[in-house]
Amino acid sequence: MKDITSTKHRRRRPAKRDPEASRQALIDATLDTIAESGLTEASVTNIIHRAELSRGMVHLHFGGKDNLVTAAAKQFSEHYYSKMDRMTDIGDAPPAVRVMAIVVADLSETLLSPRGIKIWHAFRGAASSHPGIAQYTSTQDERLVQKLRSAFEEIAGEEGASATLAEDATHGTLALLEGMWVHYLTDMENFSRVWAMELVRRFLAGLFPIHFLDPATSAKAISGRCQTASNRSQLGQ
Amino acid sequence: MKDITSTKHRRRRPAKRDPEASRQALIDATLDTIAESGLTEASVTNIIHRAELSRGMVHLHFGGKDNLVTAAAKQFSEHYYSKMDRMTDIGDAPPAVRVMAIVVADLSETLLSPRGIKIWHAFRGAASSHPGIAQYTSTQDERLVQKLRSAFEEIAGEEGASATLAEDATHGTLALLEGMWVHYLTDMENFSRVWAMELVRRFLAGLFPIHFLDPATSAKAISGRCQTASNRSQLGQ
DNA sequence: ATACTTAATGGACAATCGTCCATTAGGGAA
DNA sequence: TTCCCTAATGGACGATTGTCCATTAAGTAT
Repeated sequence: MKDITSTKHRRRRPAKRDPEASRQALIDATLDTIAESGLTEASVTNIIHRAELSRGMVHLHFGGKDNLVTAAAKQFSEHYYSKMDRMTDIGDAPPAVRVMAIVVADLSETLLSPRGIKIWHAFRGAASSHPGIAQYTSTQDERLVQKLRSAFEEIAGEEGASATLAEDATHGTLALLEGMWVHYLTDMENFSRVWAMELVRRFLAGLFPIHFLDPATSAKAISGRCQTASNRSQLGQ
Repeated sequence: MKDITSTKHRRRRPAKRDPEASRQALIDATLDTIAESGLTEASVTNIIHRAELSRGMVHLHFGGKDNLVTAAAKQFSEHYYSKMDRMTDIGDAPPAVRVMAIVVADLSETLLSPRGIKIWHAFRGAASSHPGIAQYTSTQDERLVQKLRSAFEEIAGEEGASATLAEDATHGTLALLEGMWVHYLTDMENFSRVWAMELVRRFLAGLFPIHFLDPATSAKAISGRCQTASNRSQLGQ
């Protein structure tokens, strides 16, 4: 902050004119500010200071602060579901492993981080009165729900349980994970990902003993994820 | 808003000088504003307009806006736990009924309302970067956790289950309820309290079949609450 | 009545908010 | 080079923020 005058002729970024990079820098700065100081502190002044850009950029690229915040929420949401998709893309695995892969992914360092949880809850807290943000704070992402539902329907069929139970298991799992996120937010240092994962598995074992009673199910989900990750890294990206 | 000028000589409140009433009016106006328009819109101007009080009152009674918001969070939190206590004060009931009483109370119209859920999430969203608010957004209220824990320990003992399971059931139940609250926030019109309650019971039945398998357990918890409520009304207050 | 205490008022104030625009300057095309 | 388009700048602007205080007025004691 205090060395701005002394560095006024320093080159800020390699490419001098890069609208897409500037746009992205503004979104990143917005999310960083929210994570660090909350939505209230995410003023235009604070954001452009962090992005090392000038005042007019917000209006130029987004037409206003509101649209910038909405764009940040959109990107954050898309980032979550994109990562979640990659970590749970194991279509041929047994249904219980697929379920646990979602649980493991949701509780992983990638998706459940100090930065992420603060941003997520800041957005959700503002969603009720901010339509732009509200679009992207729903956990009702249909693809994820459907992925969970089809797995549980398969499980319910094999265990001779009703379809209603599969539906309950779907929403119950999502609710449990939501609760774990809140637990993480309010008591970060005492939170254990393994404990949370095992807790969810135990609850699911109560509903479907045959599929979830074995603690190894969790391990399979984790190794499945790692294997997928290594496959993916061989393919580049 | 537009009729303020036309009612400027109307008596605002019966007692003209009532510091405690003014203090309370400011807190109520703060919570109402947050519920209606979010924390961002909870400015001093908006709050004192709603409370029909003058600008200086915030500084006079709270020393600043920050303390007012913190006081509002404190009162909101205390209101929740106070109501929860009254609705679950059935010490002699069987443990499963006591657990379901907490579940039923948490999902009741009294504690889970459109107004309440918006305020709750607004506060939680700001808690990470607002120490004053953070004090009162924890679900870790020890009395409630302890109430749940002792009931589950009793249940676990009777079913021959481990103490670890009782601990998991305690935190799992709280997590499920947290998830249900989020579900209510994001999809209020499609949310069913009965469905949510039955879902929690089903999950608990998976852990402790003997105590929670019978759907009547929920009904007992509800009637227990009503009976307690009617007893209470006979005693006044 | 008079004096005293204090709840309550409402405007002054500097600081900050988000928006906007005249201007500068970078990067190709001519 | 010269020209043109536009990314980028940074200050001006009015509106609004929260804080504070001189003043008014209500209620009580003398």
